[in-house]
Amino acid sequence: MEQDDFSLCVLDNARKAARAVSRHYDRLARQVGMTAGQFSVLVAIRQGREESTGELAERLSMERTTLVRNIALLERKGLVISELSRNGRGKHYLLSSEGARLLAKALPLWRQAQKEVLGHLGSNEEFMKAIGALQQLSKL
Amino acid sequence: MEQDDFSLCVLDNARKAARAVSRHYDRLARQVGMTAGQFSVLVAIRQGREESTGELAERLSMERTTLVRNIALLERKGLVISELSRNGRGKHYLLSSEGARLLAKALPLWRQAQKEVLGHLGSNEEFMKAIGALQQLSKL
DNA sequence: CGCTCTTATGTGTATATACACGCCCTTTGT
DNA sequence: ACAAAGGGCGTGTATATACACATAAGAGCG
Repeated sequence: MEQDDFSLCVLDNARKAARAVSRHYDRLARQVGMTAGQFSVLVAIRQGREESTGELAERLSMERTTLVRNIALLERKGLVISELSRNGRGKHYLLSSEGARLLAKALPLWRQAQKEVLGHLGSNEEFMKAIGALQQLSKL
Repeated sequence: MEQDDFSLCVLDNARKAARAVSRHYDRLARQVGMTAGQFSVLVAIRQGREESTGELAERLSMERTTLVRNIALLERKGLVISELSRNGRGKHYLLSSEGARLLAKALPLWRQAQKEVLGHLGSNEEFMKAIGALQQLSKL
């Protein structure tokens, strides 16, 4: 009966995994002048219509104020446009044409990164097991 | 044959999981005035003897320069002491008595956090599956 | 109408992360 | 011995993350 086996520390393992995965995707995202996290936000904005900042943050499981700054950066780069919602409450976001163009350019790199992770994990089954585990942990 | 299913994006899922897990452990670590990441580094320093910064970073799967700043912070807080290695090459680190005391105070909180994650995942089997997946991804 | 309550957004501050770069000291080749 | 090479360390800069707090504006009520 092990006590305090830090190799089983969920924090350590989750952060190590996120660092490794982020470096992996970042290497490719850099080729089109963005970070992997920025790619994620652009994808989320393209998918969702008329979402407030809070709703978008919820969907990304991200702290709202973190998202505010990430999007502010994307606006400064001219990739995202914000609009006040008609009912006066809140803002929502959409891609600029430049943003859409850059996202299209990044998509093949994303597919490559996904494929490389799949190769690393060995099989589709392992891949899905990993995704499932990450999704469970995200709901903590 | 799905193309571009972003719910299967490893980056998104890994980062979401790390954010959720970090928030979980951070809430407890704050009770003793540290962050969860600082706890990890303290544990690593306590375990390893005579490790250079680079070796420690390697073991933590962390960028060396990231670790440099994390440890500098811990030194300013008086929790860690650095020493030049005798052979002139490199430094190594050890806990101050204050650091050891604080780490001891944090350990029960860590055990609680681990137990809560186990509860969330439902079973020991699920827990080990998640750890295994994270460790695989860390080796990317 | 004005007061309060709720909801939504943004800022201050601290920490974490990593790439590019520079510095210093040791080792090695001649 | 000295110059070149390499390893190890820290800094400059940019981004990411989140808690505490501040701000603003619609909604409901007397």
